[in-house]
Amino acid sequence: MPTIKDVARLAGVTVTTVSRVLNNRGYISDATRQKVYQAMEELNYQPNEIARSLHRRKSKLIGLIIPTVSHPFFGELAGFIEYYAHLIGYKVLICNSLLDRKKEKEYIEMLKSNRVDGIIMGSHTLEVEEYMNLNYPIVTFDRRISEEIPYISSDNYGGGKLATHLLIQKGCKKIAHISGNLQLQLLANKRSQAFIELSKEHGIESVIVETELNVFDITQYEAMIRNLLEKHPDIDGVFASSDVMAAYFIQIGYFLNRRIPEDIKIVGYDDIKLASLFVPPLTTIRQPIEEMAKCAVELIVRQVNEEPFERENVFPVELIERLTT
Amino acid sequence: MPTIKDVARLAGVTVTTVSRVLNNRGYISDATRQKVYQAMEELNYQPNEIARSLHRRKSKLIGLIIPTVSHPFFGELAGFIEYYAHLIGYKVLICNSLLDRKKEKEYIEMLKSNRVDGIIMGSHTLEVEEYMNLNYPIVTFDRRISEEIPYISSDNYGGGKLATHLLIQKGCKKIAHISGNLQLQLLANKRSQAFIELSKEHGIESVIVETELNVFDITQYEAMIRNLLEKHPDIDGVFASSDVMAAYFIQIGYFLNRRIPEDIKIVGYDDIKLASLFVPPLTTIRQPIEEMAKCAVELIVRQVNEEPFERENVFPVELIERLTT
DNA sequence: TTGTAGGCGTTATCAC
DNA sequence: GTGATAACGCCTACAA
Repeated sequence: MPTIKDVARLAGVTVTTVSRVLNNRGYISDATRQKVYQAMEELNYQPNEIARSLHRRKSKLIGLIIPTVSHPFFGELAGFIEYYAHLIGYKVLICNSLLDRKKEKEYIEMLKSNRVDGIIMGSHTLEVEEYMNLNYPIVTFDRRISEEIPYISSDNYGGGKLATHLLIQKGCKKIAHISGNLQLQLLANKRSQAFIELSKEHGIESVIVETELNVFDITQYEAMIRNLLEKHPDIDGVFASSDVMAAYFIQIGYFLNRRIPEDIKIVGYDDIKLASLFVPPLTTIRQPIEEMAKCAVELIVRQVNEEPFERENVFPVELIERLTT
Repeated sequence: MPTIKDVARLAGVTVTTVSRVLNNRGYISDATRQKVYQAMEELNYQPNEIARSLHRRKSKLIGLIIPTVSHPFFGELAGFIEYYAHLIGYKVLICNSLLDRKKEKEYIEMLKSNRVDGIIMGSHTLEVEEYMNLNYPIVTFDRRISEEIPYISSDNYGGGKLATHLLIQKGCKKIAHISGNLQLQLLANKRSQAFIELSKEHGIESVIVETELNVFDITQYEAMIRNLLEKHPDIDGVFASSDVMAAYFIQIGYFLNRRIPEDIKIVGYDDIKLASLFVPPLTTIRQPIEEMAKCAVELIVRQVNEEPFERENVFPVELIERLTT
């Protein structure tokens, strides 16, 4: 690959001059500018961003740590994050932690070594303290780490309320909530909290099941749900804390000959693109994924540029009523 | 951030020595080694990978260009690619072209400027020639560019045959194929080719519809399918060239009160994770996504290391018969 | 066993 | 207007 020196030599000038035309800085005669352009053209020169990054101590790189891009919700989130990052000249390094503590740590180290300008954390397997002294531009999804670190979340409590309320209003007598693991202090837990409070308030029987800790194996969903239906065959309403979980539920219901929504009503969370394609189309709580992604990128950039930013970024959710309720 | 100099100063040695213990090269007394380690610890030193990349002229970065990670198939592919890349110390830069020619070009330039070690191309909006003189370690999904560039694909023709054959064997009298755009010379077109040949061979009435060129807007799927069913209400079998398309079909069938599989049988392609969760669970042609991803990473690494590699990497497919046929 | 010096490709600060 | 030169942080001959 040709370097700036090659261009300089070919154009009969020094690297300084080439650099100048490259960055449009200072005065340059049209003549030399043309010569330089020509040389660049001829050599098919492309400035080495690595060298640039080293010099300016900015990589224009954002690290994104999530459980996995292959999960529809995170895939969509990652898609939008990359989209908005690209708009302002940032690149995205993806890291799939698979909810493995060791990998998550490794990735954080790796991203820092690579001097990314900021890290967007959508995976949280570590304890809060471990993130605290990260000392890096960072933004968090669904987790409050400290007073300084900004976070993004949907209105989890509100979403939980909307979902639970809908089930109750539709006449469910015994409702269940299926959720990811609740031990980690994630803001998503507020969905469960709302579920509990509301069912108690209305005097409705309720049950909660959760996945194991730090395991990203969606196959366990099936066992969990079958188990639930076996122990509580009289459940007639379910609030799943993700659309993927809801999909599992719908399917198991299909095999168990439970009609949806006649026998069991179900509402999901996220509103991934495929949710509207489920059969029957899924009633769910919509998170504004695109806006949240955009916000994440902005929060990183603001920190990089040392501009002021909001610490709490809670986005409104919306009940999308389709045919599973 | 502390640099190697800070470490050297604190440890009372020179940067050379620090670099040596860092890279385990040459002889070093245990005493100094310990001092250095201590200093690194104390400063929380992390070597600057940007500087390293600049020096060794290898970035350990792989660029991945796909239509979008938010599409389940590409999300899964990206997940596996990152997984295997990570295993051998490579990082992945994602680029969502959205099947936009301009973006795709931009991304290629960007990746070259960032001196990624190789590019995995899963998006193809440009003409073959434009990729030819890329002069870069590259591997392609589902497209044959030139004699030198390795490509990966599933056995598209075989898959098309399996799918079509199943429909015929199940007694379908008029079958349809819905597909992405067929103008680009993608290997995936062989699915259609097999569909055409087989239906002709068996004397079965058939029709093909495709999406528009260079548009990544899955909302057009719906119009396309509705249109198809309006024009050809007597269709009783469908081969969709992706599971997502199949999902659209299933849903539209649901709304139109066409029973699946009784009235219309449908088979998809890819076997994304959610395919088994559709209602009814989708019969589909499974691509070995994980193996293909692994292969892509290997092909890049082999090129980087100037090791020999296969140019043609066609993976076998498998018919996964579930309940839509 | 450890240190000195030059280079990786750019940009920024001075000069001229 | 243009050119030396010294960084950026790291690695590696070559010396010592």
